[in-house]
Amino acid sequence: MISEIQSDKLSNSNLIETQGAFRALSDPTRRGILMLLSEQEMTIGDVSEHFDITRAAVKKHLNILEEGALISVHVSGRERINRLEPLGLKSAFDWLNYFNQFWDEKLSALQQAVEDEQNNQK
Amino acid sequence: MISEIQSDKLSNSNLIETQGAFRALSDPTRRGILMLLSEQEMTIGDVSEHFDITRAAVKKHLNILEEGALISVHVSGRERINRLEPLGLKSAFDWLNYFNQFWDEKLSALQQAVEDEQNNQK
DNA sequence: GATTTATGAAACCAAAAGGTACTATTTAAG
DNA sequence: CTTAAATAGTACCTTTTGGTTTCATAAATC
Repeated sequence: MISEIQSDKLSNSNLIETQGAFRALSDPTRRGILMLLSEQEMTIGDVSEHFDITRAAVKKHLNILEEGALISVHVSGRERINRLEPLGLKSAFDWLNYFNQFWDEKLSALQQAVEDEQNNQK
Repeated sequence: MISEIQSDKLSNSNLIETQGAFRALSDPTRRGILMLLSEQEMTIGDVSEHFDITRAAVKKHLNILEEGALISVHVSGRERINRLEPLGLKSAFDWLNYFNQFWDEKLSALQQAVEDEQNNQK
């Protein structure tokens, strides 16, 4: 059994496993949880206080985030500390980054259009 | 009714509307369609040939991609040309980009760990 | 040791997702 | 003008999703 850290060091297989990440990212509550955890790691109870749903529902979201490797869970006594795993997010980021060439083109075109318009008004 | 291009020029409200984009991105078939369309715009029929599902199913995926503003559809006679809209993807990219500070930290830490390991083996 | 406290887990539910098959409509083409 | 092609749209089905409630466990605390 290879550790998570080790496999991240040794391979770039994270590019393959985008599905878990994108699946987890599709829900607004889960994206909210990620924002929360980016500021501070938290127990399930802590996270739950920020949302208007039951702890059980929050727990399910945390499970999905963990499956997508976007967070890790660390046992401490009877508590579970949920911690952001930014490298999991990176796999989704990298996938999207492929398209950056296309929006760059588009943005330059829009930029040009604005300039042309300004010139016409002079 | 303000045109899409115009509203993109006038405001950055695209940062608000990430849900449609992330929702659309959560399905692997839809991500495949986006990859396809990044190479070339296509009719529904063209897209369908690349997947092992019915045209009706592909159409549903295209609808969701359009709702998320990740593609646009242009009528040409009896055909519908589906075109990638990279700026829609950018909203999701920008959201993820917030976390890049965190994975940068993590990657530097990993980098350091590798170097330390190499030094130990000398 | 008894009692909170923090979670885990299962059963259940309604709504959404991802498919299919079938019908209707519009546009090209012979 | 008839026919074939490209697509839209609807009805229907099964699985997944996001939520709840309830019960069980394990660890602090009095």
